[in-house]
Amino acid sequence: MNHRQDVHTSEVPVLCVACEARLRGVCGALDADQLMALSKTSTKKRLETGAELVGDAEIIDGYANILSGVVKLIKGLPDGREQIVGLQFAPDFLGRPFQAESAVSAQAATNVVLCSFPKRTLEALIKQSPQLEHSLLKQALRELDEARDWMLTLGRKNALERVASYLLLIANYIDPALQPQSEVIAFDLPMSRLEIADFLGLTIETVSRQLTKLRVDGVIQVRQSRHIVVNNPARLKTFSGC
Amino acid sequence: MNHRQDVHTSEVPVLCVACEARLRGVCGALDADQLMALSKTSTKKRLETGAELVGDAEIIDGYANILSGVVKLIKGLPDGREQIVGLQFAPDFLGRPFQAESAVSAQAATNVVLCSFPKRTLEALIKQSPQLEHSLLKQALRELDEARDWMLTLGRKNALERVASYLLLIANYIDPALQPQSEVIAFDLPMSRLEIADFLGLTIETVSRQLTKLRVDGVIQVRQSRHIVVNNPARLKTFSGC
DNA sequence: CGTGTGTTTGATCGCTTTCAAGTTCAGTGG
DNA sequence: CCACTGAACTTGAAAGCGATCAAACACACG
Repeated sequence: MNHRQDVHTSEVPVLCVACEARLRGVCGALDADQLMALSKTSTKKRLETGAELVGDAEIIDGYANILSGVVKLIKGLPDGREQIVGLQFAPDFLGRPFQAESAVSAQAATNVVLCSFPKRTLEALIKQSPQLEHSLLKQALRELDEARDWMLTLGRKNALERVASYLLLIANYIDPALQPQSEVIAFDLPMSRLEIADFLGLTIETVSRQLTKLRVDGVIQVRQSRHIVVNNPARLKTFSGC
Repeated sequence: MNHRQDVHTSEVPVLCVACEARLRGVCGALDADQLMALSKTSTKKRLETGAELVGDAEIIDGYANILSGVVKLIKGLPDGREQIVGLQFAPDFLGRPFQAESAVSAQAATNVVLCSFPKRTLEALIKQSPQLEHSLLKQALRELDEARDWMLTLGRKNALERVASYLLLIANYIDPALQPQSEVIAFDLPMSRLEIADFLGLTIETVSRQLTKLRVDGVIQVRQSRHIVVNNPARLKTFSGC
């Protein structure tokens, strides 16, 4: 639809040319002029594993798109117990619009590259582009679906089913086209055992035991603790309870 | 801001005059003309406790606003285990826009009155009213916050803390202005023990035992199993883990 | 080669589930 | 008015699963 190429709209900012968020993320809702306006105030940021993006109850002063890496959203109890309530991957939008402070804290689970921009820039763009708000709504609804899926896992599945569900989730992130009947799939886990435990509502020991159970059963192979080979995705799925 | 009252926009449909959704729900985003268009295709429906609104994986053919009552969103596992993944109250919007089929099933937890309208009517209105989409985004983000709160409860709290959290949630729905340091608050639970268990990821027996514990500790009174008196909201909160 | 962190494995404990009886209560009919 | 009935709820005893505590192991890094 955007075949018209006049002098003002033909240029896509350099930063954006190869950006996934422009194709599949919220920036896809913007035209070249808006993209240019956004890119003027946006900066590329690199974060090391473990870096904190926003603390709980911290003032939100900006938003970002994930260019690469994995970000975890964490909620904690006063006594220190923690639960990961969401995982975000490229090209997800990061932030909580229309709210002064965050209800979660966000941390880099791997090295992460962000395209971040100030709160006011995005909010100005929202006002002039209903398309952008539509994108945000679509992502919010997708995250809501994912959160509810995970509520079922946390509320009703046992430890083995939770770990199997987690492996399927990550396998699916690595290869979104993954079919249940497909071949072997191998990948590196983007999270430590502690992070997996915090995501599954378990302890590290239990996570470890369930992984060895799956390994002994021949469903997966584990190498150097982070590298996983799923021998039989279909069989892993039967372990996941769904 | 809508003080201008010309012939076309001054009339609010009869159905909508006393409707909470017009004030606090998504219909608040519509002007009188749009409200009139929507009300032409909308119908008031009464549902008995237990009635199913949409089944899992069922085609979504309509949306609705809750006028009164409580609706529960349920997810199930193939073997019959169930988890309630959301509770909705008036004047919440009900439905999953931009998706052919529902990922959850919805059931009336109490007697419910709905204002329901066809999918296409809403989708046409969305196209012409960015305000409406903004309302939907705001509700989706609120539901996402609630879902994440509950993930922490399901993943990290013990049985007593879960039951205490549930009572606080309901107390807060009954009296949204409830302060922790406030007086005694009494209410009827809108759900059976089984439904509470399915919401908390517990069994009915465990829910019952924790309620007894809170009663014996003098934090609450229980009458006829559904009627609860919270003697000391602040103390109940200390039991909730937050 | 030692040190430290992350992971695995083992033994025990405790909470929640499971299984099984009671109890309460609303509704029904004698 | 009261006895019967069935559903929802409570209580009890036992079992099981995941947590906790403790130790061994593996691998990266100095």
